[in-house]
Amino acid sequence: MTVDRGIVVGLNAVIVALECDRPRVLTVSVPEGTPLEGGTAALDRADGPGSTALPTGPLDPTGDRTLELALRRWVKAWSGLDLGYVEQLYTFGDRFRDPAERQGGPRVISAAYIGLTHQDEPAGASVARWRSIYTFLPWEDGRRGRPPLIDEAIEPALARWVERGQKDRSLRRERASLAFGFGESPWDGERVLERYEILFEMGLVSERGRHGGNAGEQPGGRPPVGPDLGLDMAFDHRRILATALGRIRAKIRYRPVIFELMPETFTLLQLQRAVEALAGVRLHKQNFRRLVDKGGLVEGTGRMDLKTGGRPAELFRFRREVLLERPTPGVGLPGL
Amino acid sequence: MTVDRGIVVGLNAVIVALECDRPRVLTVSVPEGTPLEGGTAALDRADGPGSTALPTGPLDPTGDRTLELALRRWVKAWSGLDLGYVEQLYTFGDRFRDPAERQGGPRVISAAYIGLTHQDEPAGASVARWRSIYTFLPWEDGRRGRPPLIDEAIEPALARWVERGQKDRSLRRERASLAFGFGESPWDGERVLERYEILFEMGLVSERGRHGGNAGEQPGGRPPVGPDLGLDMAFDHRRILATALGRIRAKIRYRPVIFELMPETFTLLQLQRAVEALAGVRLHKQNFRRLVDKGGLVEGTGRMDLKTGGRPAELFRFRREVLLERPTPGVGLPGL
DNA sequence: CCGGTTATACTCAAAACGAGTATTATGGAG
DNA sequence: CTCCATAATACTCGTTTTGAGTATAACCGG
Repeated sequence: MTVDRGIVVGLNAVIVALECDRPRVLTVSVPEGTPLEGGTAALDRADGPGSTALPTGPLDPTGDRTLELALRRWVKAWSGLDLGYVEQLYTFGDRFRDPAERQGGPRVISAAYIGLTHQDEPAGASVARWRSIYTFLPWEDGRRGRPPLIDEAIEPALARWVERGQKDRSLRRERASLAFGFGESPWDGERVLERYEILFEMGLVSERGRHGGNAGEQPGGRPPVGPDLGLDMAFDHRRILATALGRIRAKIRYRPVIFELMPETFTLLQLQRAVEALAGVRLHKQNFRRLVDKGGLVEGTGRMDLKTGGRPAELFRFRREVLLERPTPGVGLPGL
Repeated sequence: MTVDRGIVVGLNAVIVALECDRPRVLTVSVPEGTPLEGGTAALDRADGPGSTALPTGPLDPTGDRTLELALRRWVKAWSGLDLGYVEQLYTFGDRFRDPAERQGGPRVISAAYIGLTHQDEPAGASVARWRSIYTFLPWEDGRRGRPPLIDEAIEPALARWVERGQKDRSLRRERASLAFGFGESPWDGERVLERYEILFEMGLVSERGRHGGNAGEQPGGRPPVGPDLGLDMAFDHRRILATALGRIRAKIRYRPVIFELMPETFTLLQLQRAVEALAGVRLHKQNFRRLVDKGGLVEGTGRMDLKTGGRPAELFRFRREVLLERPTPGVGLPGL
């Protein structure tokens, strides 16, 4: 038991890409017992049974001019990936997010960033792997209708969780309706974090070394019992991923970030599938087309894609000028 | 010259309140030479000539369960203010944001938070003071039309700045149009940070110990010469304030945060003035009323306010239920 | 040349929005 | 007591935007 009770700062990257209509996130394997602040560079030797984590790297306090540049630097050095669009996501600093803190380890503060790329090359380092985002958050993929998981597995557990809340039953009921779209409340794709947090409080998803629920509701540290709610991640990285997905879903509606994930030219259906992949819902095809076209977000190239399986589709490209014309050029989600 | 080249973590608070139609931010006076990481608690003795700063406090790595609770704790302890709504804003970690770093001081990372309150009580500590947000960002207040400052003072300087850009003139021109709404581009109230950053690069606003512009364009560390662009703040706190204002302007459009700043009941004109104060633009009265009323954001109380100066106005209150009904219940800005 | 598949064009009613005019209720000045 | 400045509130109206379609076109494999 060390007595270094200082504060340590790390950087986390949620690197997102699309492979056709599959939204991917770059993950690494970490061996059992890796401390949270250990940079990814130290993970190259990892191969044994461990868990999945987000890439993590250090800040060089005298070398890195900004946090973002530090992130770009070690992502590039470690995976060869040149990130295009990068934005700060959130800074995570809860106590015990690194379980080693319980044994006297330092408080670990992680500034997490989102990076979007369309280079889907497998990263050089062997520990890196692209995985579907919905591997970790399966209830978020509503492209084939409301996931049965919600009404079959989550809803009954939610009902019990609401009952367990002594004084704040109505508060819990309200939170649950709002987050999962029960009753009057509509489903809001952007409330990813709210859903995750409720599942965490219910004990249906766990974070390494911590446990959800009120004290006593669920013994800490053990894997959750109950329905299959996707793959776990090390530390609070699944929470970070949930935060990132919520942010991305919100952002595609008012900034043209979706094009960071697209190739130079694309058909309108490819673009629609990309938006759907991240938003987690199906969209109305004709109205989607109208929105991006009349909204000035894309322009035709005259060239055609002949491999559509049906009538050839025109290839479009992103119209950069739209940034100068409209205040909030997002893609809009014409629901189905 | 010390050799402690570690990393230090601090917390910053942008605490916003409204006094009628004046948007205020809580500031403290710091004496010359205060290090960035020194918590506000240490500032009680400040009274000499110094500069204005945002409240800053420490994270107790073994005592504070979360960053947000740490912030609430020291804001309460130091100013007596009980913050209602709090959200994380951004984490600032650029090198040399604390000038002491040049003399071997540690790299200072600050997690900044926004706090909204309607308690406009003067804070207990004598160093605290409410100041108008537009004292620091005067070009952001467009309530009486486009600020003359922009076309009279900023635009000519921008033109020179664009010319100075050797290779990236068109890039600079584009950034300037986009940020300040020249030519085809509309004014976008939310681009507060983009405007600030251009002014910083131009050398029209400065940050203690740093200088804007490309190397050689402007000697570092000196106060900027040129038109009056508002009051400076210590460190990069004016940048933090700009970030906060941009975030708030964006947020009022899709979350009902404006009500965090309002009293329990209010007239629709008071609500409109509050939104205008933060958004920095005048709104169309009848359409604003239609939006908040038909949007289900408010409900009448039956009681009247007789001190309007004209016909008495009904007092309204926030309809909390709207959160359950609509996905993004913001106020909307029916421009004038 | 037929049916499956996808692209693209076009329609139509409902809702939302921008920009007003009209009317009502106060308090204060003359 | 009337007039008027000041607001509040009600209502209108043409334009866009949106939701939800139908209709038609072009390719492929058999």
